[in-house]
Amino acid sequence: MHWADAYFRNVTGNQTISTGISPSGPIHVGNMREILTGDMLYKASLRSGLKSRFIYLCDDMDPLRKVYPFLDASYSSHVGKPLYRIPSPDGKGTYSEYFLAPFLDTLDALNVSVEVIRTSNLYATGKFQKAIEILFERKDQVAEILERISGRKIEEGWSPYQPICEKCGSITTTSVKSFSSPYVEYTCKCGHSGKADIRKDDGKMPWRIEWPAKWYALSVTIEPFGKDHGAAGGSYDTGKAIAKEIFGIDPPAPLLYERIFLKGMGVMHSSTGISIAANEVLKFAPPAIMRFIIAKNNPSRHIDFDPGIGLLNLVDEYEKYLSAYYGEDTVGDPDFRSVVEYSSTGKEVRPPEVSFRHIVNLVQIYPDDRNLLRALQKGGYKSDNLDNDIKNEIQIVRNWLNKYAPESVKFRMLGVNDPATLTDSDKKILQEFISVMDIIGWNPEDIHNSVHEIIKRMNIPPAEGFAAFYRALIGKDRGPRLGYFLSNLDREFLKKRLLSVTAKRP
RNA sequence: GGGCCCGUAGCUCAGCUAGGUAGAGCAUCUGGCUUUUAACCAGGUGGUCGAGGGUUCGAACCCCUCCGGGCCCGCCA
Repeated sequence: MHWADAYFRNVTGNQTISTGISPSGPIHVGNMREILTGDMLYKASLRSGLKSRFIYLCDDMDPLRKVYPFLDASYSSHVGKPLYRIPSPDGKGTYSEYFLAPFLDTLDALNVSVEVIRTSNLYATGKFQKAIEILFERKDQVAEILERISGRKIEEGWSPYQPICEKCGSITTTSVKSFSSPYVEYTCKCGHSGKADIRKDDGKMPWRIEWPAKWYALSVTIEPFGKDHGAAGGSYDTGKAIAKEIFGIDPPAPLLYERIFLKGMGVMHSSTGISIAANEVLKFAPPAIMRFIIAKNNPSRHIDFDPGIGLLNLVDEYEKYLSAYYGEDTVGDPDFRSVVEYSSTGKEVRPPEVSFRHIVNLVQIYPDDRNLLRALQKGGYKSDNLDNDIKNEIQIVRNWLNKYAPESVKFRMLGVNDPATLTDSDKKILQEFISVMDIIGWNPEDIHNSVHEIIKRMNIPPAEGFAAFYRALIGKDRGPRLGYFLSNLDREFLKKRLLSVTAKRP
């Protein structure tokens, strides 16, 4: 049984599945595990007949912690301010919306239907009023829980609510003097003292308290989160106790997931620069792949994301799953049907007409659309023009080749009169081929057979014989499977090219 | 100091959430296809399920202890 379905085996009643990501920087592939795990739980809950709600809380009230490597030095003046009150790096709008927007586009492309809730909005509309009142009332008990479970010491003057200084805008430099609902009186290190209204976005709760407050205010029943929150004494532990002992509610059922690594680099973090933005992936991989990698792997497994040759293999594997779904192939994974369904980006799932790997080769042979279309049609593409889907996929392939593909899969077709470095026996093989190329069938098999025959007749090791063609056509010793490769070339072009490289030069 | 995850074939992993004859892919070997950017088809080899103990008629699976690897928490989020 697929992990998402297994989660609901013994679950009854209506569910609210909550996720949260802070827009403190580019939202990356690692963050996608949070939202896609939530999405798959949501869809699994619907599948098992439950009425569910799926929400994403955008933590735009979080303070900027430091000047991240991707920010310029001027941001030092904004450290400590809530993200939704800091200017965007591009000068238009706010910091949080700047990083949120591409993420929302990504969710759209990935068929994630989630209610997006900005935490700032929960504060601004008074949704936390009750929770904050309770926390102030039972402040000492909350502090005791934090000390007992996290082992940390709570200092004198600690408050379950942190006002934003109305003068300097910082949320990390204020200290609370008194509370009389709905007003919090505070002083700030900048010298200002003022009054915050807990019915407005005048301040926020610290993370460890805000989390259970969200559960309370929104009746959250299920929440996936990274295992960094799950350690003993960690934020889920303290949140759980606050939920029970302070708010008198059951904490949400957890689902701990492992992190996503960038292959060979370690855990993805936007702050360390080890990351690939979520919307970036959509530029060089078919959209379903992002879902596939999450759906296929159990949450308890860490994922190595390899945008290089690994991506090509991953897409191959996905296409194999798709074919299996239609009974045209088999895969070992007993849950392959569910994996395909959870990987769906909303469009009708159908077996691929042309494989990603094939397109990778074709776009390198044909830079122009007209010939590319013809080659695609030979390869199984049905439409008589390049529709948007295939155009999009072609662009994705090109982007992948430009930025992430390893040299071993890249090549560039040489022009008719470009120089080539060939041995005498190379030339001989090519000349032999020229003499038969008009009479053989122009298909991978016949081409391959005739080349093989020539090489055998000349008593040359196969690999060396095949290399003659690659040296002549792409200037490398290896290339795409030859019969297939040549069959996709224009026969007249090929003949001219081979004549050119085999001609005796004066 | 504490927690979580992982440990199953040479490699990557499924199977553990309902205990019931150990699985897949890759690699390897054999045969076929006259070797191609990690090609295809058919078949074979290959495992004290990290170790030990317990529960059970029966344990990869449940419980306990230990070992190895990874990640995390004890700042902030």
